[in-house]
Amino acid sequence: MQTVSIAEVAQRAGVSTATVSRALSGRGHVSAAAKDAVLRAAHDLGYVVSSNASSLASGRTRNVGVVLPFLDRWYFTSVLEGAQQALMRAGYDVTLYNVSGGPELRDRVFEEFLLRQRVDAVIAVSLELTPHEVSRLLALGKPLVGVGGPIPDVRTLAIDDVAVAHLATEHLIGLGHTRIGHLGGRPEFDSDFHLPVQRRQGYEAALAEAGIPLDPDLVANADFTVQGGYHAAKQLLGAHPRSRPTAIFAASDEMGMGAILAARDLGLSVPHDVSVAGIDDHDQADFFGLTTVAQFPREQGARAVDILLEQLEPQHDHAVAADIPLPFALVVRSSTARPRD
Amino acid sequence: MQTVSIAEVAQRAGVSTATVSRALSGRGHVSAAAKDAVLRAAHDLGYVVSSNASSLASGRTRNVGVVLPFLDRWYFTSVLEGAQQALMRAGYDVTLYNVSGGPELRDRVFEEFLLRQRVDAVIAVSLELTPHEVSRLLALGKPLVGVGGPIPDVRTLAIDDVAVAHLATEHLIGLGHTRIGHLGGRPEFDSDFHLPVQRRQGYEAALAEAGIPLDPDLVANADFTVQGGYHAAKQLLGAHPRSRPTAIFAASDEMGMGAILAARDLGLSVPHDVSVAGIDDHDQADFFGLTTVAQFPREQGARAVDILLEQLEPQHDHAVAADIPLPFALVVRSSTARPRD
DNA sequence: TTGAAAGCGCTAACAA
DNA sequence: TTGTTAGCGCTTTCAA
Repeated sequence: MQTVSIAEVAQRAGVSTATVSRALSGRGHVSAAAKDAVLRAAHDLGYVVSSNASSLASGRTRNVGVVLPFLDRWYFTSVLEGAQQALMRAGYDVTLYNVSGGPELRDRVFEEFLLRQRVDAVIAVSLELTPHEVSRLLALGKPLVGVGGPIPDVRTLAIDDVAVAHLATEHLIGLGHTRIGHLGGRPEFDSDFHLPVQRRQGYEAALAEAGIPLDPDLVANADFTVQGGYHAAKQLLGAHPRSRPTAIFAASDEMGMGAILAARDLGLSVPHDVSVAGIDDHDQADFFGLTTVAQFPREQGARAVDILLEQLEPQHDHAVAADIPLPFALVVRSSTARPRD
Repeated sequence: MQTVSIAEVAQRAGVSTATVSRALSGRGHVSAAAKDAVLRAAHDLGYVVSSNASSLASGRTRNVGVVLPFLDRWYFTSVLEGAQQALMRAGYDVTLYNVSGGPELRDRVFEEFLLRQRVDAVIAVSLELTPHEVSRLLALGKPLVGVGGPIPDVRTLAIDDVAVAHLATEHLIGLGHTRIGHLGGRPEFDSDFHLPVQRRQGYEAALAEAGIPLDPDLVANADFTVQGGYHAAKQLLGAHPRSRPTAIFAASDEMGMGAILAARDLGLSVPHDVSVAGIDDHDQADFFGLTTVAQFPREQGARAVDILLEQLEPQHDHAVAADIPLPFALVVRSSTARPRD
């Protein structure tokens, strides 16, 4: 296929290449007539700018890198999808750096791929980064925003995990539960990634406020998956009927779904014998009737893009309500109810 | 951050920029000594090639576009992950074009984004393309390979869906089942996308070979999701105990999981009262004990990359067993057993 | 095996 | 508002 160059457009429109560039990019002043002629010529010829030539000359790539640790979990792909759509709408491509392919590939992302001048900015999703990786990222000298995970020295978008967990637990307390179990994240998860700890703190705080003593036997840890939640919940629910929890607060919907399945397999009815609440509002939460605190990962991705675009294209003033805290909302479904007694 | 240019490397290594370029890219002959000096200098300086300058000069971008219709389904993200890792290993970036953001964004992918000279090749995953879109893709004049869906005039990697369905059904027949239900794809799914039809054909062929008459009442259609499979399976399993199927072959694991959940909710035991088999070997299939025919989407993605690299870098002869049919394998778990009688 | 030099296609001063 | 022109940083002839 032959590629149409800017010179051909210029010739057909009867103007210089500079005017074509200006008309097409919107930077600099162009008369209405010239702009019209250029747009028509470009359209007729099927001209599309060469991103490489443009990037090389301008230093702008119109491409954003998204770095993330998994591609097979709902939260991550949802953030990615939200970011991708927002970027596309703004005319940006997104280059994907999935960092799960082992240490050598991970290193190359930070030492090579991100340095090739291919991106204008980077979005890092729930990444547990080493200090060295953070410094590499910062050394890029490009706008950088984190989503979901706390990255030292990097602006990060994340819900208030303590408040979210507090809200879910409060809901269960409000229904009259006093023996409330918790499915949390495993300790090894906590090191860089404070989410499990914070969600547990919210849980504990809500109990404390209600004057309910914390019972360590009612807490089990898993890995945020359905399967992990299933097995951990079986531990909690397998106890004496008198001592087992009447409600479970899971730190993720996937674990919550696992808890619902575990309850069924133990012959317990949800919500009659045990209520279950989660966090996320996962795609399948509705199907499971799972009460949850929704966070909105697609919006989080889009919000991250807003913040970046604000820095990349200050003139467009993208009315970013950047520092409004991220929203979350209790969604009550059929998995929670008053305790039986 | 200051960017190190090829000229600085050349100077430090005491050679010309041309030699640096040759030494680093591996094209053209360079003496061992020169190569050594260049590598050392590049390393010391932390030099990373500017992909834009390189692309502009050479016409190669070292970037592949992956176009896909969903980001929230296991199959697609698995293919993406497999492709991404293989590409990274070869030093390629991947730019993501998710085509689910509505018609305007979809159009822009084909009319603008893909034409910006940013990619060397394109992988299209299970895309139902209009003839016009196909022609746009072909007009790129770049290597192009489809995965999972049949694209007219485009080389496509896909398992033999008829054979896969045949295998799963045969497994159920071999266990002694004769009343075998099928959860298939809805007709509207079929128009461009022959997968549901082919899987149904495999099912019907296996029945026919075994001399089992086809019973239309045992076939229900859904949308390939857990929820859809759940509802469709309830229809099948809600029938008179005498007339309900003793086994269900679902055209996807997600529908198979839905069927397992539906059976439980109806008080039926799996596999005692009803066996369930699926297709995919979804991440959660093991957790559900779901017997399935595995396809290997990560490998499919990697295989697509092999084919592309073979075209992009013929010299590297990537020993691609390109035309070996894609593998699949029956994985027997606890959801299938002999019928009760 | 090496270096000089001419682009790759576009953008952004600068001058008009 | 427009055109001229000098690069952007690299690759790749071509000649040595």
